[in-house]
Amino acid sequence: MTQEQSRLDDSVARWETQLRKGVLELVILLTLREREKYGFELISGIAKRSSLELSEGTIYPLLLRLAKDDLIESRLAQGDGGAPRKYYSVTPHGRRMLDAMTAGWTKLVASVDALTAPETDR
Amino acid sequence: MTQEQSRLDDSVARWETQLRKGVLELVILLTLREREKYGFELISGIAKRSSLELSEGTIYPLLLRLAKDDLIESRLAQGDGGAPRKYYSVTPHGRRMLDAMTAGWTKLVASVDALTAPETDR
DNA sequence: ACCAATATCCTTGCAATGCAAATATAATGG
DNA sequence: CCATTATATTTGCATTGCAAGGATATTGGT
Repeated sequence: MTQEQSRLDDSVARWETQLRKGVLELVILLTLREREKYGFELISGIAKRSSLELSEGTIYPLLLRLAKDDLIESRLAQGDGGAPRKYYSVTPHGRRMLDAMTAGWTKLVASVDALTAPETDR
Repeated sequence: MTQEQSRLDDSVARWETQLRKGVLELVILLTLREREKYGFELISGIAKRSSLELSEGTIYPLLLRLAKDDLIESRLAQGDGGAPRKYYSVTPHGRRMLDAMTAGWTKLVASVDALTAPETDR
């Protein structure tokens, strides 16, 4: 039983990894929307405000990609102890993208909701 | 402007493709939950009940994978004209997985909701 | 008998993402 | 000077969605 259970847990974990694809970009833009933040601040802030746990290996490639696509931009600044921080903020283009992504997300949530409800007769 | 707009649209389309990853497995299991259905019926039924448009190239590999993982099973039956239909239904293991996936989905939606709300002071 | 149309299903290959693991850089304190 | 802490980067793999093309079975027209 324990083994079956752990196999199920592994499957769910793999699936949840897939489920996050795309969502994380939206999450980053949402989180940067109000004010600039640096990488570690993003990780801890998102963990505190939601049940999402991002790791560095996840967030830094993501931030680089968002910057390359001109959705966010960065500036370097000294922190207190440790390597200099890189503060990221949303560009105007990023805000337009954020609006489109929010719409797409809302539509997807509505679709799953509709399919969760009992099927109507035919 | 038109060119900028179409570039944005392309980006959004690519992103929405990523956003669907994982969700489609949940959608299939949800749709098969009440009664067995065959591939084409799934595509048209999902399109009718939601705003999701799946294509054959999307759904068949997915169905094969779900069957290989023992989340669904299939039986062959004749339809009226055309190739024989393959009816898919959810296995007991698939129902357990569906429960876990529904929980994971709900948690994700709640997380995005929480990050959409204005940031509270610190 | 043949061919076209229709309904259904399958396969291959590519582009994109999340993430573990390892590495790099800078400041501080002992 | 070394260890620790805080922060950022890179590499490579597993997995997915999907376009494109093809395969299979039945029916109807000629």
